[in-house]
Amino acid sequence: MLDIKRIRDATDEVRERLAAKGAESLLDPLLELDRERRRLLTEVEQLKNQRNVVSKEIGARKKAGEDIASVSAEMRQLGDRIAEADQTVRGLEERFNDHLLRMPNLPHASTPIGVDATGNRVVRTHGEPRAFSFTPKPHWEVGQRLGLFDFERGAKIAGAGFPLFTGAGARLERALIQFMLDLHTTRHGYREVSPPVLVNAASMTGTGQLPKMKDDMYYIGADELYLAPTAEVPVTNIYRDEIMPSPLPVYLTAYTPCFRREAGAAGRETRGLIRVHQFDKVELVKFVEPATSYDELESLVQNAEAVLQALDLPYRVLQLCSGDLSFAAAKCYDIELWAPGHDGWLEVSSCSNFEDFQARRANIRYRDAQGKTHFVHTLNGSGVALARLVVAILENFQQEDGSVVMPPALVSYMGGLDRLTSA
RNA sequence: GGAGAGAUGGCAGAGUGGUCGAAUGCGAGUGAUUGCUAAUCACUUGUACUUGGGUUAACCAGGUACCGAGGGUUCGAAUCCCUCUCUCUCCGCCA
Repeated sequence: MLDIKRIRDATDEVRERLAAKGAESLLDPLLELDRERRRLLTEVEQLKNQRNVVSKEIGARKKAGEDIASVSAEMRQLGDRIAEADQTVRGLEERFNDHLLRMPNLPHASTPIGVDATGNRVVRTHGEPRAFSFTPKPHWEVGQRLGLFDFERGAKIAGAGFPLFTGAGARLERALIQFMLDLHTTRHGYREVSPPVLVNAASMTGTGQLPKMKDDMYYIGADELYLAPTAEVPVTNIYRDEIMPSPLPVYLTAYTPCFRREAGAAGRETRGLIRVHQFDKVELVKFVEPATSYDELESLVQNAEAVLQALDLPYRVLQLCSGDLSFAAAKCYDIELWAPGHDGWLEVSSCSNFEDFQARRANIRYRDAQGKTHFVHTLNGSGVALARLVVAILENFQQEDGSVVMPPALVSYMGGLDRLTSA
């Protein structure tokens, strides 16, 4: 959430940067609500002040044995007026907060202006797409032939988009999770956590999924819980409503399954593992001091890239343009893997600096050297997302005979298996 | 699921229906002293919102709210009543 004071004081700048995200129409209604809310608030506070002063007098006069009946009656009326005005203020405040919670973060100054993904800028590429002596097959053909997954039975159990991994496919899933967690905890300084994957509404609001993205989440009505779409939600909310223990930064990593309804995406990429309702992901989350957050973003991206480098997969890093930036992000890099069977790039990581946008919503603060509290900056990135990573491995390392060679870094995690065959 | 206990500032922990925004201790900050990897003393130290002054700030003065959340009683509630949530203990069930 944005700082209302900043919106009031630097309205023109805020308007311009909201415009880059196509959200400037939200601004004027919010400011109007803010003015009205403050006007009424001042009125009620004056009434309350009067009540407090007189009540104190009554206490003294009663002690002195004076009759207070007439004043009491007057005060009762004042109390009724206050209750009424309070009601109005509460209504205004509710609407004001709702508007504020629906306002996206402002893009960082380095963000290219654009309306959609076509405006994204390629920052760097790593590795060369492999030259094939045969036509590379899509991952579902490679995997199904090797018995790595069973989409039909997954659909029977839960529905389309809920993959069932089998045999070496299930092992590959587990191996990748283990490999990535090991890398981040031993080489990059992250502390591993294993959080709840069902979260409450306060947590979803804290990271910015609610109220705007309600329809994209699985919701369990009986218990008022949401299935986390990413570990970002439970992990960032670890410190909700807290003053963080010093020193910062704090780096956390977590493996969790992720659940997405993908509402509105019906019919797109329905085949295979590219767009599914449940997938596994290793997530990286950072809590840092504001002055360092953009440096921290760069190292966060590098931590995610290290996974792909270790697996010898060709990838590119994009900086998202203003129009493609997610709701809560100020700056975001996407990492995309080349998938020869799919003949396209696949997003496997999204690394964002949210500045204090999430910290304000979730009320996550730290104490500076002078003991003053400030909002932290939060960052997170996939390190990286499974399913699509599996797609890229199967498609990049497939052989003409239908087998798939394992990247050397993964062999020990696969129990020594260096090649998946249809044995 | 049943029974009981509890929820107060960064932490621990008092609390009388009306100078309680809240004792005390710890922690933290500032200053001083002695000196040596620290100690002692003094003072200070919650947050949010809001009005005015100052102002790309720091800050100053006033007001309101906040003692788990929401409601109620009252001229006045941390303190009394109700509902809810969470935590702990015991019992039951269970991977």
